[in-house]
Parts: sequence; structure tokens; C-alpha cells
Amino acid sequence: MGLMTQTRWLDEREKAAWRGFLEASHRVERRLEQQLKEESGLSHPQYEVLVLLADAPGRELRMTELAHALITSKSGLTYQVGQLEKRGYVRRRSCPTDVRGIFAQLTDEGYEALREAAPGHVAAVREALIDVLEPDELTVVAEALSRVGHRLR
Amino acid sequence: MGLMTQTRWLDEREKAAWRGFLEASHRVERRLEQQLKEESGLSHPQYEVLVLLADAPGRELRMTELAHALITSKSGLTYQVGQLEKRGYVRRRSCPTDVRGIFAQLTDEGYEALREAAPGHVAAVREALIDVLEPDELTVVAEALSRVGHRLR
DNA sequence: AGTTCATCCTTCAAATTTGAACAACACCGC
DNA sequence: GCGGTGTTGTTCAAATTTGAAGGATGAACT
Repeated sequence: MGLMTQTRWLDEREKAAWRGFLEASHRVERRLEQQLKEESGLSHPQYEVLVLLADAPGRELRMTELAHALITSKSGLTYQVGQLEKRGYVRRRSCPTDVRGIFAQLTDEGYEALREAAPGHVAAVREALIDVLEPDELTVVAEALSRVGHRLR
Repeated sequence: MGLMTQTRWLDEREKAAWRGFLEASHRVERRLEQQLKEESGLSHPQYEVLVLLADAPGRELRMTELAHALITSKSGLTYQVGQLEKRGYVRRRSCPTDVRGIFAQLTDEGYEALREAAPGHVAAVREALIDVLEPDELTVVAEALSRVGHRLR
């Protein structure tokens, strides 16, 4: 920091991209949060947990894997999985090969809840983001933002 | 919802765009939060408040305007402005033309804090997002995401 | 002036998030 | 086998966020 003599400020185009990115991510997040809570009683983090588990082999994942995939803190995940467990959507199972490890496993009730929540969620994702983009924009956004995400790992 | 007979699920390209968007927004947010807190002792919301005030005429804005611009709740803004006030970065001033209204005004100390925080923040924004995008990608992302944001107002 | 309805900001309790601290264990090389 | 090192998941307190509720005012209309 002390070595930097001059700052490369953002020009107008760059500022527009940054502002657009910020506003879009906040508003989309807010909209999805609202839609999910309203129609399914789930928070977005909770919904994401269910999705990841449903796609996983045996419908279960280690807590740490889940935390990484959700880009959240370990303690935050502990809390959310606790909430889902209270509702009977998830069950904890200890790992056979590693005594420390815990599997979070999707229950049938959890799978059913996801089944019911998914259509409304996907519709909201389309309305907020996907269907707003032209086909070529979709391609560029997917490619570019994936790179952005990967570089921050 | 009850009228929808079939859901238009996301195909691979759409799913990639959605996942990319989600991961990028979470990781970028996380990185900026960390950078700011580390180098300036500010949270991202707090930094954004300072930026908006610095750009406003008289370096002040109404609480409601701030809340809208930050895409946050009114009570959330009350809290953050309270924090900034404690540090002497912001001062509250009641509105002459509307007794209910409150102006949040940037102090000289606040301006100075922003001045010191800005270079590191901009560098982080470049490293996380802007400089990761090709010039043509930047244009598309700016245009497309701005539209996404606008449609959710 | 009175009435009605919307707006402004704050307060409050509850929910959530965060990071540090912790205890138990796996893994690796010696 | 044994220490040293890194992981794993939870717990705890503190910080933050949220939405509902409320008190006070503005604005428009009669």
C-alpha cells in the first residue's frame, strides 16, 4: 500500500460496471429472499443448503464442504443447519471414517419442501436475472462472472 | 402460482450464469468487506454511506434517500449512521422544510477517512472485479446488470 | 379547520452473522 | 509410536440486520 504512488481510479465505464454489479447483486438477493420467505418460509441460505444436499450423492455432504460451497462461515452454517434440523428437513449423521466429521443429510421432508419451493424460486430467478438478459449477454455474464468467482478462491 | 402448469427450468447455460452471478457477488462482497475492515476499520455499508454523502450537494442527504440508494432498510440505516456518528464521521442535522426529516452530513473527519480508505478500496475493486473483465465484457456486464438493477425498483 | 392517508425516522425484540476460542481428532514425518 | 501441525464442528458473546410498531408530521381534499 505504501508503495503505491498513484491510484488508478475508475473511469465512467468502470464505475458503471461496478455500480451495476453492486446494485444488481443487492436487489436480486433481496428479491429472492422475499420470494422464498413468502412462498416457502425458507431463507435463501436455507434453500441453497437444500439444493446442494439434493444434488449430492446420498443426499448428504460434510459440514465443511457445505460451508465452502455456500461461501459462508462455519458457525453460520452450524446455525442454519440447526434451523433446518428443527424443521425436520435435514438430519445430522456422524462420519464413519472421521470421528470429527458430520454429514448433513436431506430428509424426505426436506426433499419434498425443496420440490415445492423450487418452481417459485426458479420463476423468480428468471424474472429477476435470467430473462432480463439477452442470449449473448447471458453467455458473457456467465463466462465473466464465473472467472471472477474462481479468482477469489 | 397455481396457474402455472409447467416450470421453465434453467438449462445448463442459464444455470451457469445464475451460479456465476451468485458466487461472484458473494465472494466479491466478502473480499471487499475484509479489505475495508482490515485497512480502514470500516464496513462496506459504512463506506458506501461516506461515498454517497461525499458526492451529494452540501455533503448531506436525507435518511430516506440514503436508505434507498443503499438498498437497505430504514432501521438498518439508522443503525449504521449511528455508528458513523459515534466515530465523528457523520453528523445529523434536522431538515428546515420538514420537521420529520433528518439530514446525514459528512464531517471533515469523515471526508478525511474516506480519502484515506478510497485508494485501497478501489484497488480491491479492480483486483476482484474490474481488472478481471476484458474490455468488451466490462461493457456488456455494465449494460446488462444495470438493466437488472433498474427492473427491480 | 377537520379528516384521511402517506411519509419520516426511530425504537424494540427477534433472527441472523461473524470471528475467536475451544476440544477432539486426523495426518505426517521422524 | 510420538510430537507437531492442521482440521473439524460447535459454542459463545458481540455486532448487525430485519420487520413490525409507533409517534409525529406533511399533503391533499372537503
